[in-house]
Amino acid sequence: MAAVAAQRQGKQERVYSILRSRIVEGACGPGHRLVIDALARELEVSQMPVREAIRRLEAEGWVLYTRNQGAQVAPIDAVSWSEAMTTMAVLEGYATALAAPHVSRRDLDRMRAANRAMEAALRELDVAGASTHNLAFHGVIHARCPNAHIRRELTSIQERLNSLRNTIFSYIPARGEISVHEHAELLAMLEHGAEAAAIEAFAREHKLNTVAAFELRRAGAV
Amino acid sequence: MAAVAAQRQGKQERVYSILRSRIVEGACGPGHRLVIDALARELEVSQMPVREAIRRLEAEGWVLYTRNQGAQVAPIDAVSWSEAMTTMAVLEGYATALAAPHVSRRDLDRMRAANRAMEAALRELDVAGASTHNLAFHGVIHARCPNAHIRRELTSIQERLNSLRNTIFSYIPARGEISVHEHAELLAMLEHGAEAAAIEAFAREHKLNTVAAFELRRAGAV
DNA sequence: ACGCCGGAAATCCTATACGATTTCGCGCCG
DNA sequence: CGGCGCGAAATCGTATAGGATTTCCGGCGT
Repeated sequence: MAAVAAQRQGKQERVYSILRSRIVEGACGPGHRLVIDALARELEVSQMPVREAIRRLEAEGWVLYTRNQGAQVAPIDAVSWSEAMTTMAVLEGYATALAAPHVSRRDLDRMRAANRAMEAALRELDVAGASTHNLAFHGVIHARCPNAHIRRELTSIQERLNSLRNTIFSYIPARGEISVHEHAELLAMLEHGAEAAAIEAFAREHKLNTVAAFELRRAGAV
Repeated sequence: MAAVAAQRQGKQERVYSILRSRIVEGACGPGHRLVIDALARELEVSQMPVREAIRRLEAEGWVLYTRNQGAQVAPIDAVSWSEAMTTMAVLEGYATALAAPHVSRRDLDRMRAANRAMEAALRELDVAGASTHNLAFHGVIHARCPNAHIRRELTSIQERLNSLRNTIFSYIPARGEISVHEHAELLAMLEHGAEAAAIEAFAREHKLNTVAAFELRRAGAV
């Protein structure tokens, strides 16, 4: 839990972290109402820090807010997940192409390690671990993207998606192994200095494939 | 001024609208401090609505906030403009390709009208008008993008860029005419049902060209 | 039995007050 | 004359209180 971190940072920060982690970790499901008074009593602060924390969560899309009615945890349905993931595919594709020239040999090593770790986790059916290593793999590239604005957008979308990543990954188990192979291929492209357009197309497809697999599985499940 | 609109919407909304329009219209330049007490007295409300309005502006990136120090209008330098514009190019390219099949004949008419109006405005050296019609042109496409997440991202970035659009347009005057031609070409592609990839590439380049022109001009001006 | 209405409870919104933190200027010392 | 420390002013952060709005439930009429 990262909820303990905020101490010399004001109550509002503390409340924000707590509520955020609760939402991300799924402690309170979609539609759950966030009542200011109740939270204030529970967290032993006044209503205002809670209020501001909730407004921040609203601005970042974690909760829906209605005037004179309060906030409730934003429902993340399958459609909005696909849409966010698609957006990410487009941006990450471009970001990967931009980052390619700035990826060092050390970076490649880190990515290879992450990919191996992901493969190992998959063999042990450790979905959460695999997901973490997957994030680490792409995180290396993100960090090398020279466009700060895209970096921010990527992390923002990523955080929102994270609240469901374990669910998704276990929903389409076969996708994990394919991802590992695609990662390897991407590594090769980066190492051999492939064309930017090719890198972008591949990185984009890599993520779009996940979306497609998810939607296929979902259509079948209905 | 859209500042009058908020009446039965709570003071906090009203304050938010006022401050936002001030920033967007450049009434208070970058670095300008937003002092809560002063604004509260000026707008005849207590400090709390002002406080929340400022936090909202912070979450949306309009102001920078430092704890125990207050907020100041976020400076929008040339680099961050280019970065945001580049992000927009990537997203809008994809959005245009996605929207293509959903663009009706009436939509095409609207776009043609907007492009003609833009051309006319340019002939009269009406930079602001040309910029507005340019927005209208792309707005038609945005509205037809089936991915709601991308639509939100686009409008969000667009709003941020708008605070400088007049400045930029007058900074690279020759770009306007070229834009009109590119718009016409894009219209042709949409009308003849060009491939998605081609549409995306062209729409992206259309915006990236603007970035390139701006950076070229800037490099020359230094 | 069903729908409408009024009041009470819950919750949110705003105002005011006070404590905490930072910043700036003044005086002091080297 | 310049650097340093201290104190006051400015500003922010949090708490508490009361007014406003919404929601919910029980009673009444049809």
